[in-house]
Amino acid sequence: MRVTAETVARRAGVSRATVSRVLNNNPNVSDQMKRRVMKVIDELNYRPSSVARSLRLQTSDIVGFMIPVSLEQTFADSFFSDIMSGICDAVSLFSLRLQVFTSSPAGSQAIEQLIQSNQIAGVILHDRIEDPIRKVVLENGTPCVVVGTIEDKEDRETFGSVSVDNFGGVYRSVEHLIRSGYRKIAYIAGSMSSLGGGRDRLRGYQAALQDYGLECKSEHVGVGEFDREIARQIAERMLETDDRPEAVVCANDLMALGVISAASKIGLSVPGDLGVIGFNDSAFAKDIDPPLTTVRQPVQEIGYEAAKMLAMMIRGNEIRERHLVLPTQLIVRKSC
Amino acid sequence: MRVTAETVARRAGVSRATVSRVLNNNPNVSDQMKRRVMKVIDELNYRPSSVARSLRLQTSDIVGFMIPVSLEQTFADSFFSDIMSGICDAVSLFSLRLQVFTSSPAGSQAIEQLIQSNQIAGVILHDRIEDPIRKVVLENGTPCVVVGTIEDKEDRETFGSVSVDNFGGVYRSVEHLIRSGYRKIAYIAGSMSSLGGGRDRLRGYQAALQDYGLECKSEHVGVGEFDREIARQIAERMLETDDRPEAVVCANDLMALGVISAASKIGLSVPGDLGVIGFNDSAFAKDIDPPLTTVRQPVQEIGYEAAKMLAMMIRGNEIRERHLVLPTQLIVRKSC
DNA sequence: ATGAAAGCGCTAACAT
DNA sequence: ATGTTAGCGCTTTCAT
Repeated sequence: MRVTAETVARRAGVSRATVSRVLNNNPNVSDQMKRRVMKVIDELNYRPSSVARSLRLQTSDIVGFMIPVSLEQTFADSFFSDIMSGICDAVSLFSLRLQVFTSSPAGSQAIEQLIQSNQIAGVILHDRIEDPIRKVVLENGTPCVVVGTIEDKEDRETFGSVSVDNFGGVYRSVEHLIRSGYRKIAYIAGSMSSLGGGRDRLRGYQAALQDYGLECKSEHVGVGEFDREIARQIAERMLETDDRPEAVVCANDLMALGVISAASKIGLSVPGDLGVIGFNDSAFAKDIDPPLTTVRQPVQEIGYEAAKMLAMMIRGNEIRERHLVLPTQLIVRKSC
Repeated sequence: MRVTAETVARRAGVSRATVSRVLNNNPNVSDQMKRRVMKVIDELNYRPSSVARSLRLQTSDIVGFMIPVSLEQTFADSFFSDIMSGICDAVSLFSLRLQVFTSSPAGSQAIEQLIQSNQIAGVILHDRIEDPIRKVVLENGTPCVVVGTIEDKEDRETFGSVSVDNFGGVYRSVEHLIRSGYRKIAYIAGSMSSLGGGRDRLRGYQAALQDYGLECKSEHVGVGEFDREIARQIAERMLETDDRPEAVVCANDLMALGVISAASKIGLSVPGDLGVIGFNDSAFAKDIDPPLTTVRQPVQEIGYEAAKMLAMMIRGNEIRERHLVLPTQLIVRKSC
């Protein structure tokens, strides 16, 4: 038989109400009583049913998180695992629970229903999660924080967000290159959809060149995908021109891989003839030859902060800063 | 105000019981009535509360999944994201919900309590998850399937498992090398803890050599960690001996990276002077130079099958095969 | 075929 | 300070 508050109450010779009060630290209960009840709770190893609690209180302690179905190139590495373990940590700290859904039709429908019936306390979305869910979340007034940047004005008002300093990351990459003596610096961007920080990274590049009085030539800016092969082709073309760059900054480590490959094909050595910098500090970055200089984002922390902010929103606490931008860090290795 | 069965009932001019019957496809309800109630349900966009349902039925539709806190080297790539998206898919197919916990103290404690109060319908564990939880799961009789291999006899009786054909993967790697003309083939193993398939992979190597009448020299077997640097050192030592191997098979792609690096340092070209094969088909495998021949495991499918099996167990269905071994596939690229 | 009513485990208003 | 009681939304006997 299941141990309920009733079981505890009877054994302790008190009423269920008292057990409940002890559990919820209600001040109106004598120390003596508290001890007595606690003792029985321990003996019976009683754990209150969060289901009953949810039903009674008409609340939920469940945080929903959606992972994109197509874990594309950009997320190829441990990105989502890391985000999630950050979320998990924060979530258990605040006595919430994490429930995961995919953005597949089945997954979206599931979370949609749960939101509509108020069985989700709050949600964490990735900035690429498509509209339908955002709309449901908005309509329902469900607390929500998005991981990444929010473009939409209205969304920014209601949602929280946790992103990283994409601009600064690339800015410091370029700065590092300049200080190391490189002058002709190219940039290969990923998708130009503003999401995933693509736009900000490009702006970081442009700003750094400008601040250091360097010209920003359009031939030295390539726009592709967050993909190695495409980056390789772009790099190959750039490196074969008369005015070839001395260094190239990539929006992504995979793309840096492509650039290195292009360089070696043409017979250029890295970092000797060409400096290369990536972005993400993917797992393999330190293990390739040459070890890749890149920008690290605090992925776990993103998840942690997002969940923490969400917990605050759920509890109705004041949020000091609802759009967090976490610092990125340049990891200098051997590729430039 | 929340729409409940009561709301629907009143609007349709029937009792709550009837609404419930319609929802649960109870045969004792006239078609006419069914239509009438369904219409109202649609109009009101009514969704039954799974909380109330759980309380009444004393069941749960929640599947728990634990991710290791220390996402070690082995899991560096998208392993857990992929497993999880597989689980998610299956889980929503069976109208279950996925809840994620970390193996941190906070996380374990949380899931432990939920299991003990029967609020978890079943759990999916990784084969490295430490004892405490397994014990709780066992004691509580909670359906459980583990991702990976189960060593413990008793555990094998009660738990289900989904693993991959580690043995065959390495066997076919070695076979492929032999057929390509390589004779002196070395193997660098990861951790020898049987978990994570380490042991089976090594045995696949040994069996292949034996089956093709090749000698298995102990100098050609290295045991390290699932780590690039250690593999590099081992490879360097092997390659500097008189009797240096013509090819080396690694327990892991990262380790293959280390071997390639060792080779290039010594001036050996891959695949010219040395063939290299990895394991996992990590995201970067196809993008390095040379593109790595490796063994792919169907990671998403592992998650999918695990969740499917668990769903069967939860529903009390007969399980045909409670220890699934999914096939691995040799992906031939340019490194041998 | 449908309705009335009890009860899952919990909390909070009300009573003492 | 403690007990009594109603009720959260649902399903399921038991009547009819």
